[in-house]
Parts: sequence; structure tokens; C-alpha cells
Amino acid sequence: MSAGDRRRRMSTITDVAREAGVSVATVSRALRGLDRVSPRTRERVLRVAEELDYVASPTATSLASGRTQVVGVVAPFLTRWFFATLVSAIEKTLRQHGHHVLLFDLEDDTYDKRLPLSQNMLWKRVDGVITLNLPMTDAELELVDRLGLPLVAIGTPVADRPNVRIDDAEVMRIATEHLISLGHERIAYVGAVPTNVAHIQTPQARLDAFRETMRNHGLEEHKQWILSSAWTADSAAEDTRELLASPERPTAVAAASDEMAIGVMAAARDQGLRVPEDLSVIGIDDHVHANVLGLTTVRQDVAAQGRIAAEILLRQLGVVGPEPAEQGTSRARTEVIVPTDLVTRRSTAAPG
Amino acid sequence: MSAGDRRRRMSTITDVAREAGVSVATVSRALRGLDRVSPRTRERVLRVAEELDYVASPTATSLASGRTQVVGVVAPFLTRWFFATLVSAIEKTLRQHGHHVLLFDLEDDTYDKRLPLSQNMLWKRVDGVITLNLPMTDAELELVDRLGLPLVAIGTPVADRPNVRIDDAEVMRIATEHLISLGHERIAYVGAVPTNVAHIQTPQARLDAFRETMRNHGLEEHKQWILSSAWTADSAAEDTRELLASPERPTAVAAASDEMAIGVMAAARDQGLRVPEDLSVIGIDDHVHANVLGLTTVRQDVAAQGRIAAEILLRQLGVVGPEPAEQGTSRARTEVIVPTDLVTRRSTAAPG
DNA sequence: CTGAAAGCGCTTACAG
DNA sequence: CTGAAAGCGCTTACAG
Repeated sequence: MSAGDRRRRMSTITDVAREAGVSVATVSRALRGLDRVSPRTRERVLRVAEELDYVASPTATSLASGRTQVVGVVAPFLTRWFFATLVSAIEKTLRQHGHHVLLFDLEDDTYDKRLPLSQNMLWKRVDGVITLNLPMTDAELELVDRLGLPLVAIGTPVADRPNVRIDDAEVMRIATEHLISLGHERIAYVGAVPTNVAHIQTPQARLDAFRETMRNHGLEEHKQWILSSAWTADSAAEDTRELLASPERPTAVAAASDEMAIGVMAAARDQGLRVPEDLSVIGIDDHVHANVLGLTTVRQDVAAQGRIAAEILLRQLGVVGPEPAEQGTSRARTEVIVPTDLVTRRSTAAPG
Repeated sequence: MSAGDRRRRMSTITDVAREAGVSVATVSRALRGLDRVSPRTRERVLRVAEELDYVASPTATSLASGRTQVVGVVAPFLTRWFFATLVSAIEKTLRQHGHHVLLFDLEDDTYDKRLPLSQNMLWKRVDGVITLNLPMTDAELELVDRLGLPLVAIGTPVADRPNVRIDDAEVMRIATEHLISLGHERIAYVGAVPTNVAHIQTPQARLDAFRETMRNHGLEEHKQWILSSAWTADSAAEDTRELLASPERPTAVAAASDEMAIGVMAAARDQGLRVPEDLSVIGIDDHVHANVLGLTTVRQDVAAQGRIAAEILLRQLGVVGPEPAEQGTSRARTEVIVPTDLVTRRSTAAPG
């Protein structure tokens, strides 16, 4: 490799020990800030380490301590805004505490399949795992258990592990109530998902909430107005085209995500429909593009979810102390529901 | 940690050796497929390893071999489509060859600053580095050299390291020529960037190409029609609002990225301008939303760039053999220019 | 083709 | 407060 030229032998703990005139054990203790090292010794060790550009080999540290300082972040997709935002927030939070993220994108060829989590991804490679909207199979859960890895789930819950998410029912209730309060009665829903697709079941709670809210207001539910979609703008545009072309069309659409809502708005325009005069559209997320496109939505703070999950995991790893509030608290399963709120923009209005 | 209950002692190479009645050295060789192991022995070892669910501890392997099987992927941001798409493609390619990605998001509080790459992110942690649109400082480059790490740069080139990118000048030339060929003469550009922002200089080549193309066609360049923007849809909408409100407005806008083009389209609509009747807009990228929004653009294959860069790095690491074409080839610096092409959609047309 | 042994560079009881 | 030594679990010459 061409980079080899200027390569230099990095110094090891032995070099530091020799130079500082102490044992490697003492260097190890001094550098990690453990007790039982005299101030003078510590200072000397620190200085020498600095001079020699010494950084402990993580690989050796891991073998000896059993800790890698890395956490596995596992996602069913990566390219979508929601996941990328989570990963970014997690990475930053972990790095502040000297930890790193090993990334696993389990996306497979098709939307409804994904790769399994395997032993060689995790074993002696990570200290813990954060899942992003990823229901785990029994085999995967058993694996994580066997490896003794703490796990925190964002979005889709995983067994009895700590979970950070929004209230999916609440969020769709807010969206639907908003449309109803504007006077809409003919409302369609976009974002149903085939029930056999195990790893994308979040939608179900949203659909249920939509139905319930409609029912509570005595509004009729049209079966053909519950549309499934692959959760992208493109697919949502495609999936709603026919609906919007029909003379019997709804006056509003509640989409289970902003990306789908963006697709619906585009499809409406292509159809010559004005938003919101002819069609109101609401989404969920507050996607980066929601603002500029004037999309009314129910905002969720995605980065906060990533941050919170990372902090919970760090606490389980003993890297950071427990929250004051937690002391003496019951041992109930940790479950953090991040608040959401309606953001009204230009895509919704009273029916024409 | 509650996961500890079902935790089980994982088997080590010693267990396999004992069970198979051979030495650990033989197990090591057999499992890694090295020569000099009799077929019968190899088979027995393989079987025992399987039975014991044996997976070599990467941490021990790394310490002994000096290889970690992980590559560092370094980005100035992560949440944007371009970067997320690259990371996803890189991760998949590396995993096919038993390698993993350790992710570094160098984003800092402000758009024009970023965190530095440090020794403790890389040292004994990764076998190589892939940078995503990240100009490196001299200090960083010196660090990577000192650690002997091969590096492949996607987008912004890094010294004489292998580089994978699109032709930035070409891409903007195509966009500008497209507008000119439709009959536009009053064309604005969005996406200039202050020259002091070291880590986002890609834009400069695009701006230069825009100017040159205009000049070549004898078209006038309005200084106030060269707009800077922070490369997001929101900022572009904000930054062009005034321009579009003016009676002296251009008939077309060339944006240096689709995200900015999306912002421009939105700003135009807010202004009551029709796209493309009153204003043509073209971007660069073929962002996920370009299709549904009808945005004309110059497409680049981002995933391909990630894949190619990962392959080059794997080759440097000796994980995969050289390409046949490379054998006997000159030692010239590797530079892969990924092709781009114009995608005409509904956002561009002849001027009103 | 196979094994014994050194070595990778730390951490962690155990003594003192 | 400090050091000598074992141990983490592999790989890699070196012999045979």
C-alpha cells in the first residue's frame, strides 16, 4: 500500500512505561484515571504518553477487558430520512462518551424481506445493540441474549427491552382529528401494509387509530379509501393516482408518513387538483422537506429518539451514571414516549 | 444487565481444538481455509466448530493479525440523502466480503465547521478509510499516513489517493446547456458557497462550469443571479425568494443540487409562479423525490460510487484480487469518474 | 501436514 | 501506591 512509506511504529504501553520509569500496570491505571496512583506518578505518565502520542490499542484493550466501546446500530434501511437522522444522532451521542457505532443495514433485495442479524456481526464486536424500527425474530433475540448484549429498541419494541418511540396511535389520531375539525368527512388513508411483512408493522397502530377516530366521529369508512403503499413518495403517488382521478374522490388524505404525503400532493397536482382547495393532505414526521413543501404534519423529534436511546444504552453499559430520577425507581421496563405535535402548514384547509 | 441470565460461555478455539483432537494452530488454519491441512482434518474441525457454534473472536484475531476487518466511513453530514445513500451502498459491499463499517459523522454545530478526524477514531480500529465529500486537512492526512491506512475518497479528492466521483463541471454544463437549448437566456444559479468553507468545495467546479457555459453562449452573467445557499431545500427557498419576487427575474434557475432545486420550485409556487411556464428549474442528483416532484435533473448514480469505492479499498487491503483490466496497467493514480445523464421531466420548458 | 511456543498489547487480581 | 505475572484468544514463524 502506497501509504506505507511514512508509516511509523506507534508507541505501546511498554514504551510509555519504560520512558516514565514505571510498570505497565501503573501506566494502565494512571491513564484510565483509576485510584491508587500518586499524583506525581500520574502526572509523569500523562506527560510521557502525550509526548509519545500514545493511544491505547483498542484491540488489545478489548481482548483484555472484554469491552469494545462500540455499539451495533441495526436498521432495515438506511437511505430514508428517518433512519439516517437516527443514526446521526446516535453516533454523536455515543462519541461524546468515547463509543463508536458499527452500522448494519439489513436491507435486502425486496421491500418485504431483510437480512438476519448474525453472530459474527455482534460477537466480541459490540458491547450493545440499538435497533431502529426492527422487530426481531426469536432466533435473533436468543442470539443477543446468549451474547449477553444489552439492547435498546427505537420505534418497534423488542420483547421487554427498553424502548424509545412515539405514540403511533396518538399521532394518527391527531392527524385525523385535524382533518375532521376542518370539516372533512370524506377522508382516505395511505400507508396500510401487508400484515405478513414482519419488519414494518409500525403502520398497523396508525391505521387502527385512523379507523377508530373516524368511527368515533360517526364517519363512514370506505374500504377502497384505505390504501396500501410501500412508504415512499413515489409509491404513494402511484398508489393514489386512481383514487384521486375518481369523481367520487375524498376531500382529504391522511398519510402515515410525510414521504407518502409528499407523493400524494404531487399526484394531486398532476391530476390538476389544488392543494388544499381541492384536497387536503396531512402527513406524519416533519420530514426535512415538509416545511418547504408546505405540508401539514404531526412532528416527531427523531434526533431526540436517537439521543435518548443511546443514553439508555450507555447507562446499561455503566458508561454513564443513572439518572437521578431513576434512583429508587421501580424496576419497570424502561419505555420512553417522545412527544409529538401538530404543525399546521398550507396543505390542509376546510373542504372546497 | 437483565440480558445476563441466559448468557452462555461462548466456545473458543481451544474448545474446538480439544474436541477435534488437534492443536489450536491447526484449527486456525483449517477454519481460515489455509493450505497444509489434510482434507480429513479440515472436515473434522469444520464440523466441530459448527457443533460448538464457534466464531473466532474478532478482538483476538485483530490483536494477533493486526487486521480488524472494519473500515472507517467518514462524512461531514449523515442525514442528507447523498451521504445516507453512499453509506448504505458501502456497508452492503463491505459486508459481502466480511468487512464492517465504523461510522463517523463529523458534523459540528454549524454548517461551515466540522470535527477533526483523530487518532483514537482510527488507530487499531479500522483497516482503511473511505471519505465522503471530505477534504482532509494536512494534519489528518499525515495521521492517516502515519497509521498506514489506505484511503479512498468519494467526491472531493484527497491528495493522491484513489478517488471516485462524477465530473462536476460536466454535470453543470449539461444542466446549463439544457436550459439554453430550450431558449433560456436569463438564467440564475443557486448553490455558490463561501470559499472559506473548506469541506464543501465541490460546488466551486459547478459554479465555474455554469459561468463558462454561459460565456460560451454569449450570455450575460448577472452577478446578483449567482446565489449562495446552504445546500438544503429550506435555505434555497429562502435564498431565492427575493430574486423570484423581482420583476427582473430570470426565466430559469440552475441549482447545484436537487434539494436546492426543490426549494426553488417551492419558492416559485409560493410566489405564484408556475413551473415550468413562468420558471424552469433544473437540479443535479436525481434525488429520491425528483421523480415525484417532476424535477428535471442530471442524474448521478450515488450507490454505484459507494460500491466502487468499497471495492477499490477491498482491493488495496488484498481482500479481493485485482481487476483483470488492472493487471499490467500503469501505476497511474486510480480515478473513477462515474457517468451522469440528463433526466428531462416537467420542471423545464421553453421560456414563457 | 501438524504442533509447541512466542507474541500481539492491554487489564486485572494478587502481593507487598 | 506499585510491580510481577497471568490471562484475554487468536496468528504466525519455526521445527519436525
